[in-house]
Order: sequence, then C-alpha cells, then structure tokens
Amino acid sequence: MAFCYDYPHPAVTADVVVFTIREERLAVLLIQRAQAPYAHHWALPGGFIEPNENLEQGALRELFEETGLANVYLEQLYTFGKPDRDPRERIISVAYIALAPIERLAPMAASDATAAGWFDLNELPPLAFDHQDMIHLAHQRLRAKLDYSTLAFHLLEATFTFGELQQVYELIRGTAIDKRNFRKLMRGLNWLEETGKTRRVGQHKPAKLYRLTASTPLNPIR
Amino acid sequence: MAFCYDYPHPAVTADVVVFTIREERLAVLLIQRAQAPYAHHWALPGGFIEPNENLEQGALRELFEETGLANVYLEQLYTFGKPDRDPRERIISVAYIALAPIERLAPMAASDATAAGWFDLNELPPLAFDHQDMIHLAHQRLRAKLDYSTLAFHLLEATFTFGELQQVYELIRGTAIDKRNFRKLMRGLNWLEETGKTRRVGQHKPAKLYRLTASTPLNPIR
DNA sequence: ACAAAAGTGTTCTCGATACACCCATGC
DNA sequence: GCATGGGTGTATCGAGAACACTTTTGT
Repeated sequence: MAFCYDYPHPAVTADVVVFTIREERLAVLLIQRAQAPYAHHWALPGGFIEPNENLEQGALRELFEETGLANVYLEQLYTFGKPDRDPRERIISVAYIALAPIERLAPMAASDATAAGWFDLNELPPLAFDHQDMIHLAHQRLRAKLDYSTLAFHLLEATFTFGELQQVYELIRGTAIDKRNFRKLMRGLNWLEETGKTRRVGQHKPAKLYRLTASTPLNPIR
Repeated sequence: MAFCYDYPHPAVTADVVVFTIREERLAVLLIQRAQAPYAHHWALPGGFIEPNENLEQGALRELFEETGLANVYLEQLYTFGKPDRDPRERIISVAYIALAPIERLAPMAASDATAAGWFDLNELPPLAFDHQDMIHLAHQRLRAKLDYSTLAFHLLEATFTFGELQQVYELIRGTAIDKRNFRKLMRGLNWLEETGKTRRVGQHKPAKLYRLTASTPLNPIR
C-alpha cells in the first residue's frame, strides 16, 4: 500500500483488439485468464499502464508481455469507464485496435505466458468484462475507416497480390467485391506500384506482387 | 492521504471542448485557471472523475460546475495520456466534444465560479496543458463527421431556418456552399420537415422553419 | 425603388456499379 | 485438357458541383 493520494484514483489499463487475417477469416487475438475475476474466461490482452509510459507504449508492452507480439500497427479506439466494469476496483480502460499480417505474428506461438489464441471474429467464446463490446466497436470502426484510410494494408506484408488485398477488403466489409471494379478503384488511388516480381501459390497463373508507393500515407488519413 | 493502492494509479480527468455558433463564428468555451499550474491561463472546462460516476457523467458534471452549462450533446473524442502532460502528477484525460446552440447557454453568463468565456476558434488565447491539441483534434473530428452524421443539428435549436443550417455547415467546413445544392442535398436525406411556421429576422422575406423528423437518428450515424 | 435574404432547376462530370471472357500454370 | 485463380473494358446510373434569376419583405 505504498501509493497514496488525497482522493480516490482509478486504475487505468490499455486493452488491445488485435486483428489479423487467418485462414481466410478475420481473427482476433485472445488470452485465457488464469485468475479471478473471470478465471478461465477469454479476454483481450492488456494491462495496467506504468507511471512513466504513455498509453500507446503501455498497450504495446502489455501485448508483448502477454502474447509475444510486437511490431503491430496501433490506433486508439475508445475509452471504457463504467464504474463497475471490473468487480475488483474502478478500472478505466483505454482500448486500442492493432493490425498485423499473420506472418509477422509467429513469435506468438512461442510465447509461454498465458494461453493465447486466435479466434474467428464470428465465433468468439464468452469474454471477460466488457471485452465483447470492445471487439464489436473495433470491428465497426475498422469497417468504417476502410474506405478512407490505408488501414487495410497493415493486415498485409510489405508486398502482396491484388487478390490478397481484395480479400482483406472483402473480409472487413463482409461482402464480395467485383474484381475489375476493385482494381480500377485502386489504380485510381495511386497507392500501389508493381514490384516486378510475382508469386506462385497454387496450380495456376502467378500473381504480380505490389507494394505501397513511398508517398502513400501509412497512418490513417483522417 | 486516505486513498492507498498497491501500485501507482494515475488521476483521470474529463475535459470538454464545447462548440457553439456565436456571432456567425465557431466558438469554443474556455475557463480561466485560478491556480497553478498555468495560473491565469485559459483552459478547457473539466476535472477529476468521481469514483461512482461514469466518464460522460463526470464530463457533464464538471462542465456544469465550472460553467453552469447543462443540456448539451456529448461525445467522446480521444484520451490523452502522455506521462508529463500535467506537471503535478500523472493525469490521464478523456476528452469530449460537446455541442449546443448558444441560446441554450444563457446560464453560463450567470455562473460565478471561474471566469468563463467564448473564444472564436481562430482566435484562441495561449492554452494550458495540451488543450490546444484537444481543440484542434475536436475541430478535425467535427469536420470529418459533418458529412455522415447529424452532428450539425446539435448546434441549432429544435426549429431552424435553412439559412441557419447552411451557416453551421459552412462554418464547420470553412468553405462556402451553394444554396441550391445544399437544399437539394438535405431534401435527399429526408431528415427535415416544415413546421409550417416562418421566422422574420431582417427587412426581407421571412424564412420557413424546419425541424428534424422524428425518425432522424440524432446520435451519430457511424 | 431598393436593399437584403429566401427560394428555385438544369447541366455536366466523375465516381460507383453491373457485367463476361481469356490467360498462365500445375496436375 | 481441365481446374484454378489472375487479369482485363464498357455501359449505365446517381451523387456532387457549377451556375442566375425571381420573390417577399421593410424602409
């Protein structure tokens, strides 16, 4: 009880909704809680902010400690602060959205901290606290920003095929997109350039690999 | 020093960027600080969250206590948490946007707490803390949401003329809008209905008064 | 009569959508 | 040769932008 104040202070945490594309589905990263409250329930990675780190750093640190993930794109989502959202004490949580291609997330499997796992966004287990709300809001936000930002590219590696890119858009929007219209749209944005290389993946025509041009803003446009 | 914890807790505040239209300009409400830090500087209204209120309640309570304002539209903006943003202690601030027509804000003048005043958004005084950043972000957000939400209507009374409505849009966007295109756009949205009444204001043709239809979502659409 | 804001339609451009076939590859 | 995803163009529709004059009122 070494930390005392003149008036009550809440605890502040950062929780992270990490999205990736896994097996052709939008997936979210969850960890299994070891202790009460909500022992054995699944929850978002996250934890308490340290006195000398800013909120983003705290979110990234907790994410790394609990899941071994690093090197993800991070963006603030919303701050949840209902007085009773945690039964232990007043905890205010700053929620973040994180995005990364699954290929960059190999370390996760190696992490031996808590059990962690990817869950299809449409097949989530019961979740601790208000984490269900956080994921729902995160998905909404992701969909809304898809059309006027470069968010989708954070779910891909540095080079990618048009097919992969279109799949990201389709998975986030939840609807199919016409191939020709999609390519025309992307051409119009002038965000992409050919790398000159191709990738062969199945028993069919190799696909050209693209990358973002140097001038494309990789942070959200609005 | 009655409130003690096992590990350090930050303080949490809510700060509110209140916009209104005043004398044909977008204006922000500021209060003058009495004490250090930043004594005599202008700052956003706001203050510490109480243990048993949620964040929105705290924002509204502080706004009322410091300025006498109530009955405003409120929406969360962003959470600011740099460790050194307040020199006294670690303070994390959840910033809110509030909107209200100036007519509803008469009580403010009567408030005798701290000095409070409206400032033209383009003529802000030096501000305490990172409140400059908050206002800037709030303005950006307001502009961005203008086109796909009913935010603008919170700056008007329940009935209003087309001219007043267009002025709100022009002030937030910062550009002129063609009258005929604007009316066509609004007609297309089906948000408005005539009240049957008119308002005469100068020595010219009286303007029809409109209101939002009952089915128009007054909370943000996205 | 005139000053001042209210009110009203048409044209054009561009972005969004709908839609079908050939190509390169591995088996 | 066939299955598989890669790659390409045209026609249509609707939203958004440009643009000027008449109406009603008070003085």
